[in-house]
Amino acid sequence: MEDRLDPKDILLEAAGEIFAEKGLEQATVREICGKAGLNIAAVNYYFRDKKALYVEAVKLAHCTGGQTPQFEVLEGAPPEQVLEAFLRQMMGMMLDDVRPTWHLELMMREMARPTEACVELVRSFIGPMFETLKQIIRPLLPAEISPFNLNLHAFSIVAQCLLYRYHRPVGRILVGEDGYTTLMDLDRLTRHITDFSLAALRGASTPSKGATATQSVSHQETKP
Amino acid sequence: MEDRLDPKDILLEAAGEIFAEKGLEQATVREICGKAGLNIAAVNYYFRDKKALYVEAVKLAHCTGGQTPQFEVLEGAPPEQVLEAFLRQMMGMMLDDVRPTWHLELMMREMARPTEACVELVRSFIGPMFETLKQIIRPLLPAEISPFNLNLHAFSIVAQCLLYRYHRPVGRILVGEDGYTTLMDLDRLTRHITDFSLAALRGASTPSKGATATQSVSHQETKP
DNA sequence: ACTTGATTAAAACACTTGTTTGAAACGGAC
DNA sequence: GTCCGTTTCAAACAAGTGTTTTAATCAAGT
Repeated sequence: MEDRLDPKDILLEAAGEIFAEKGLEQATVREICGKAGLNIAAVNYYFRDKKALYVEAVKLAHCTGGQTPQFEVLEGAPPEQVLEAFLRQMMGMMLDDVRPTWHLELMMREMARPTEACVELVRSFIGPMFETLKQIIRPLLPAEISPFNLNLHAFSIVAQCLLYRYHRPVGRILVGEDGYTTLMDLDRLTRHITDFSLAALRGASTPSKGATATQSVSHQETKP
Repeated sequence: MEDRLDPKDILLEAAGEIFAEKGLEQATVREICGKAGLNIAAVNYYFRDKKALYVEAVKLAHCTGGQTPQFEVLEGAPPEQVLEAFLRQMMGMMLDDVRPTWHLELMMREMARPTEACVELVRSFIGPMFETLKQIIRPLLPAEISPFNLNLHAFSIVAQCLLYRYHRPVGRILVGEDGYTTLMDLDRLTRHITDFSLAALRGASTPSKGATATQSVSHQETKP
């Protein structure tokens, strides 16, 4: 840990790591202060209490860097290429190649089981990222698409990225230890998700003709 | 709660609900026994300790019902239709229309942050479901596809379903309260995920020709 | 009615938690 | 040096945790 800093920052950094690893209620202020090399009373001196420290840590997690909305730069490139670049950056985050490890982990925790810190997190990090993605895929979809369906398509894309972060352990059990290490490759995953999503977006060009070939017969229950 | 039952079952049922709601370490044996109408010592009398009770609750969650591998029945139908039926059932689970609420919630918790109970859960519930999906989409993909890429495609499909369960609160903040209630509709979501996935699978028919139009230029960093 | 085994109940135990307290140590200003 | 505000520390507090213990209760079996 970096010494010679504001003890408030040291405490915040240690808190971020522990909170990301164990969550708000599972982390203890003793462990946090121990890691920070400070006394137990520090958390109450610099912040009000444990929860305030947590909220501040989440805020720090999504305020540092701020590398989200810099995609409008390559607007000249074809949208397929922009999408691939976006997905590569996103998957880089999912695979922990970008930030200090605990930043994203803490944000993921907050997204899965939100506290009061979540609204600000979505407003300043998730939201802009989502809007960027929508702008990227917008020209790849038919012009008459509704904002509603645009949201659905964007959801389908980010969902694929999130899977490899949230369900790593299940995936490991599912495909085996060896097959899983070869699976978690940035280039491979980026390419697959890009191809899969691009094909889906192209297929959506005909909203009422080709797609949904089986929509009226599907209400039957599947009981043997 | 159903009375006149083996107190072991009553305890297990109450434990399932509380564990699903709060997780293993956040739930207290006092609250569980309180809900079950039993004494605190019951958890140590019928089960060994809290963790053993938890493992048993997870086992109960994925053993009751067992409605997973009944999809081979309608093998006569076209695979597109089978996929839609599968996705409808899966989304029904995600939207809490099928089982008693806590069963799936507990499994989701176990998948997100696995304990020792996860291996058995994957082996007897997640695994078969995943294999079923792979068999369904198998005829929709080119014959020469590798098991590896088949896994990737199946992952991309289940990922879309899981999103609407895991990130409900984020989605709510993202698209607004009103837009979100209209979003969480079983038919609408099933139709979208089916269309999106079918289009993607069709697009994968040309594994080296049309797809991945932008793969060599994408290594540039996106720094302004 | 008495005994025996299984079940339930209340209390206590040992431990950890977040938070608070009050005094000690520090660092400049005068 | 003396003073004073800021920062650190060790100790204690009250509340809550899982677990154990010990006695009470119950339901047959004889």
